[in-house]
Amino acid sequence: MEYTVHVRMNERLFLRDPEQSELGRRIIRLGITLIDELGFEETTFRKLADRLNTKEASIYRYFENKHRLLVYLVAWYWQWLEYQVVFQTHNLSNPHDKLESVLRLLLLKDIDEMASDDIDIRALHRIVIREASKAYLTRHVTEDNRQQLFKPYKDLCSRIANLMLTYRPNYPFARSLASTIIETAHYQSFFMQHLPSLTDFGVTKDENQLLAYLDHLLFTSLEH
Amino acid sequence: MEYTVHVRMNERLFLRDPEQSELGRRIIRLGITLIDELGFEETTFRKLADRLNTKEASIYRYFENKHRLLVYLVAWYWQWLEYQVVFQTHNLSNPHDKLESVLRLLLLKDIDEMASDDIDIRALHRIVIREASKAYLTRHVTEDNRQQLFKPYKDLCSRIANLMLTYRPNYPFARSLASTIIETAHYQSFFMQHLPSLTDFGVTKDENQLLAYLDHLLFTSLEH
DNA sequence: ACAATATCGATAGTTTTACTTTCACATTTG
DNA sequence: CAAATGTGAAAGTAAAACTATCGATATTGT
Repeated sequence: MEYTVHVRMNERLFLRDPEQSELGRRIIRLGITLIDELGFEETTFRKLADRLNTKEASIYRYFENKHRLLVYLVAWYWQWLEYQVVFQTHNLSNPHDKLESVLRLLLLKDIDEMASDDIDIRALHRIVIREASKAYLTRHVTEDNRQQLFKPYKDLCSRIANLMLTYRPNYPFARSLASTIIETAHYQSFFMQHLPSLTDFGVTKDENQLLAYLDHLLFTSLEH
Repeated sequence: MEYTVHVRMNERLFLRDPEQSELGRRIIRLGITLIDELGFEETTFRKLADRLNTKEASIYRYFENKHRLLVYLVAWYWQWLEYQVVFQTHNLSNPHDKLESVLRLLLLKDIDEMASDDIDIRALHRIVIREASKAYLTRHVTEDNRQQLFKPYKDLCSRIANLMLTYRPNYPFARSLASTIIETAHYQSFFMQHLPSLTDFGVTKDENQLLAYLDHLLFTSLEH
């Protein structure tokens, strides 16, 4: 018996729900592979259509444009991650351990290769690291936000902030610290791989060093 | 008598040095205005050329493409900021005060409107906040890095890390903390303006609250 | 001095990307 | 079974990204 996390997505993220058709699901799954391989800028609906043995216009039925596809993928990831946070922290009684568990999840430790519905979660994680900020660093961020496109990110952030407040009530910067920890996990990971002199995680590129840093950043802030 | 900071740029950032000609200088100055107004994605060399009363091809003589223009502008900003850091911390004897001064500079406090050579530094700062990460979050980072395009950022980071190590020798994460503080200053600023629920800086959007947060993040990390 | 040469902005392309329109066929629904 | 709807394919248009060439002007070498 297999349980798949059914992630119900905000309807404004797509024109037609990609999970409701075979082509839609292939757009998501091969879209992840292609963006992971080529990067967001080099990815085009034409190239994706070629790989799907279909035409551009078919993809446009599902997503208004390439940017919306990215926003969808990133939103899916945040919803999936929030579910993991809920699941993994459920049996932990100690707030410290819960936060520790969040840090491990942000680095995708202890996660199986396939998340649900054949989504390649490691490829999606790489996309989130390199491309997620492009989802909101735009001039139309206000309009996109009005359409609730970033709600999954805000929800995750809010959940982590609440864990922080359980650990240390009256901490005055819980939401900022939550978004800082999430963002820091990602770009320190990117720097470690591509611009290592911006980090202290030398040639070994050991993710445990990054975890130690996040740990230090988080708990010294919360404890003082 | 007026002194302008002569920023000598890496020659790989351009095809032809924009500071060596009238058109080149106008590309930089009006480019900043246009990217600030339209955002990087909506900016095109055609629109920029129209505003300059010239043609696209003229701009292509100076910059290989739009991305290289962004990398140039961001590199210019980092070089300018590092100079400000050197200048502003020079007369301070206390390492704590020096770091405090760096935080204020990252938020562009106490800075006059025009930096040097009529560069609109506040517009450039807004560009750095919204667009700078697009300069390195690409699939060709490694190649760009080999060409030293990110050296100004690394140099600034390294300088801040050294100030941290003066304040607290043996701190094990100085470079990561330096890049974290720089990045955090920028996207918390962006969140504060556009996605305020990701921060604790409410409706007032008070930059002093952000400064207090950065202060807390930096000094609790360094002191424990 | 003045011909050779280099540099400049302007003109006019080509190719690629982003997006739209139309259509034929299949499936569902009343 | 006929109308309505959903589907992918074909073939467009418009704009963006980039290139090749050219004539005018400025600079340089002898």
